[in-house]
Amino acid sequence: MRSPEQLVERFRSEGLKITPQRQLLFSLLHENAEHPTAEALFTTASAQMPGISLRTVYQTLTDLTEMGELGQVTFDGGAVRFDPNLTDHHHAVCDQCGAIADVSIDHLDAVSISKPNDFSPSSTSVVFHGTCARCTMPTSNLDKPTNNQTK
Amino acid sequence: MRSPEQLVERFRSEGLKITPQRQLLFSLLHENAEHPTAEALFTTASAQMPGISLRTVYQTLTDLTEMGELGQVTFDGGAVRFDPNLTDHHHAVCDQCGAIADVSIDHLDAVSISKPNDFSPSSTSVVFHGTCARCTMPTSNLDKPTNNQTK
DNA sequence: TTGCTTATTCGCATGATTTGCAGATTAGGT
DNA sequence: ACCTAATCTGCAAATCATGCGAATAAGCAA
Ligand SMILES: [Mn+2]
Ligand SMILES: [Mn+2]
Ligand SMILES: [Zn+2]
Ligand SMILES: [Zn+2]
Repeated sequence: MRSPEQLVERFRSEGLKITPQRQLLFSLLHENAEHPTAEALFTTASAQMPGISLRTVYQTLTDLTEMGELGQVTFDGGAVRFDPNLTDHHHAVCDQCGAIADVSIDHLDAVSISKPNDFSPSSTSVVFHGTCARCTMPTSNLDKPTNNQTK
Repeated sequence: MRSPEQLVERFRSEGLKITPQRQLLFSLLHENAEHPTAEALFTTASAQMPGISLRTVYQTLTDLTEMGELGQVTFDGGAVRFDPNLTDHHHAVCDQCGAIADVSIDHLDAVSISKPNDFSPSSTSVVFHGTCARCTMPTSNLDKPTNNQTK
C-alpha cells in the first residue's frame, strides 16, 4: 500500500473526498504488518476517533482493496485480514498466538513448485502453520505476544 | 475417509448408532473428490432422503471430522469444504468454474520449500488459483463443468 | 463566508454460514 | 414390546460481511 500522502493524492485525483475517517485508516494501515481484521482496525480506530462506524471501516477497506492498494488474506475460514504488503509473498500462521508473519518469496524455492498437470495456475499461495519464534522461546516470557488466534 | 462399511463398524464399536442419515452421508462422502460444502451435501442428501435436516448434516460432518475420518478445507473465506482424502495433499482452485482438484504432494518438491527463519512449521499448505483443464479446453464445450464458485 | 452538490458516513436491516439448545424421535439392547 | 440414551430436527443465536437510505460533511463556486 502506498503512503498516506500518496493515497490522499490518488483519492483527490479521482475526485474522492479526504475524510478524517479515511486519513485515520490510511495511517493505521501504513506499514502495518499485523494483518489486522476489520474489527481489529475498528477497535484501534475507535480509540483515536470515538464514534467512527464499523461500517465505514469495512467500506474504506473494500475501497482500498478495489483500488488495488490493499490485499486481503484469510486463513482457515477466519475473518478477512488486510495486508498492505502488496509484494508477492506468503504467510506463516502461529497456532499458539495467532500471529501472522510474512514469508518473503525468496525464502522459498518458488520455481521448484511444479504446477499440477492440466491446470494453469495464475497464482500460488503457501501457508505455514506452526509455532513462531516468540512462542517457541523458552526463556524470556517477558513481553509475550498477544493471543490473536485466527480461529 | 474409510469406507462406509468400516465407518459403520467404527461407529458401532464406539457405541454410536447407525442411523439412515449417517449411512447416507457416509456413502455421499465416500471417495467424493468434489470437496463439497455442507449445503451441497445437504442438497444431494435431500434428494435421496427428503426431510433430512441441514443441522444433522453439519453434525455428522463435525463428528467425522473430530473422529479424524474427514478433513476440512476453506478457500478465500468461503464456506468450509469437506475432504475425505486424508492423505497429505494440496489443492488447485479453478477461478472459472470453482472446481477444486487435489494436487498430490509428489507433484511438488515439498522438501525444497525451506521454512522461514525463526518459525517452526508443523504443516504447509499450497493452494493454486488458476484455470482447470476443462475450462481451458477450447473445443468440446460439451459437458462443461458446473459453476461452483468458492466466492 | 455562505451555500450547493454529491460523496461519504452511519445505523440498521439483511444475508450467509455455522453452532447452541431442547423437545421429539428412534436405534439397539433387555 | 419396552427402555433409555443417542440422535434428529427446527429454531434461535453468533459471527462476519454487505445492502440501503437518511443524515452529514467535503470540496467547490460565488
Ligand atoms: Mn502479508
Ligand atoms: Mn483435497
Ligand atoms: Zn506465536
Ligand atoms: Zn474450471
